[in-house]
Amino acid sequence: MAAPEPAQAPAARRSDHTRAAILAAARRHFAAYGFEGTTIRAIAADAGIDHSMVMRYYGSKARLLDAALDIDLDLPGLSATPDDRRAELLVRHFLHRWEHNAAGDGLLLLLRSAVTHEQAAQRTREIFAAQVAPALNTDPEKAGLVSTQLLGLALTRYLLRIPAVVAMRPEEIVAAYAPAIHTVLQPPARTPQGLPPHPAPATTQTP
Amino acid sequence: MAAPEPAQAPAARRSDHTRAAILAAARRHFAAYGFEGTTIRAIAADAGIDHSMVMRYYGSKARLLDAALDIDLDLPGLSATPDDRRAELLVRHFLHRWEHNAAGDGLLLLLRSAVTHEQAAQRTREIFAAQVAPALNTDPEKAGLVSTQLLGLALTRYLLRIPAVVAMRPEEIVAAYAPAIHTVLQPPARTPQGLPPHPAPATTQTP
DNA sequence: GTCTATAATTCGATAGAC
DNA sequence: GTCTATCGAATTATAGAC
Repeated sequence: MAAPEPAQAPAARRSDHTRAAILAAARRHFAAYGFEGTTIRAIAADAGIDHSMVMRYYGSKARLLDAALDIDLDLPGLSATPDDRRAELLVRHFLHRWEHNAAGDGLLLLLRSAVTHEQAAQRTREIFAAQVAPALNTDPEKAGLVSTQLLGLALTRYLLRIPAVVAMRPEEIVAAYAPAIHTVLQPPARTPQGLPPHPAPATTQTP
Repeated sequence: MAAPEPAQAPAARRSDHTRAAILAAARRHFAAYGFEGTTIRAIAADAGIDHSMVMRYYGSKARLLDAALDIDLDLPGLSATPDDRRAELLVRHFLHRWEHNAAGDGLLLLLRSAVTHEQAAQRTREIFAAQVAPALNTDPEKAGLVSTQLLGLALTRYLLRIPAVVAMRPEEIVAAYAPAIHTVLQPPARTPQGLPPHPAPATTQTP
């Protein structure tokens, strides 16, 4: 985090290729198999080096995951976007990332690891708090529900591969799904039938 | 699947307790740690028996998972529900299940395992095709997107535990999220601003 | 029916030669 | 900087005693 030595900027010459190859292979394997399902040896074989090199460069499997989870969602600025186009822009942005990256995208890697690994889940929370919520510029609850819908889409289309969702073309998803995200972003209490802003006292009836 | 011997119906006397205890412990562990993160020995210890018994009763870890994945979503009948209350009923139904079961619910177990285990993913697809799609009584695409929204909610609230989603009370989620599901269930081509039913030719511009 | 003992792998991690 | 060799622990699964 502190300022690096100035004279070291152009020094990146040796073995950075190996380091990058390890990280790229690690991202592929973590994204495909999750943390527990990935082995250091498989990553090393994929990178074309010995598995002891992975330990030498990254210290441990957990630290390698930590390096692989350095994800930038690269969200587009939405402040200049009219309210009724934000949802559409969001869905198109993520679909574009995922379709052109398949299993390699950072968010899918994050998701696959986060479901069973607490360290990755913590990173997911940090990333959404630091990137999604501010970009949406709305209250936390709406940002959370929008994230819910976007992560749900990644889940069913790329991880679970539910056939009906996989079969849809990107523009079909935008047309059918963006309005739902738009609905969450709308101000609440639109109560057409008179639903109370304060929910009914405590009628948690059992179905 | 074939009819069992008739005289065997009341015969369930011995060691069925052990068998059930193993299955219950297996569900807890698979739900909490996924397939790869769960060990036969931990399940056996939880059930208070030796790990060799698990093998004796279920043959292998994969077959034990298969038994644990026998999930009934127990969806309510929606055919008698007016269109504009279906989304609300769905969200309330699943929240009720999850809130009263925490990590023990079958759908959360299914989800946690399916993300990294292909056998569980296949079961997830089967369960949604057999239970959710028919219950919604709509076209496959809408059923798929509603499943996306419901699974997304389970994901962010119970598995990833995104703070803003965790903090919401069930009735707040119903009020804020059901309208979004209702939007997906609406007939399309409502095009208020004249969005073409056929998407623009091929303008997949890069953000 | 239940448990002990063990086989056969595989993993993450370390030490050291070149 | 890279690889060989190996350790110690943990895993699934099997065989057999009681």
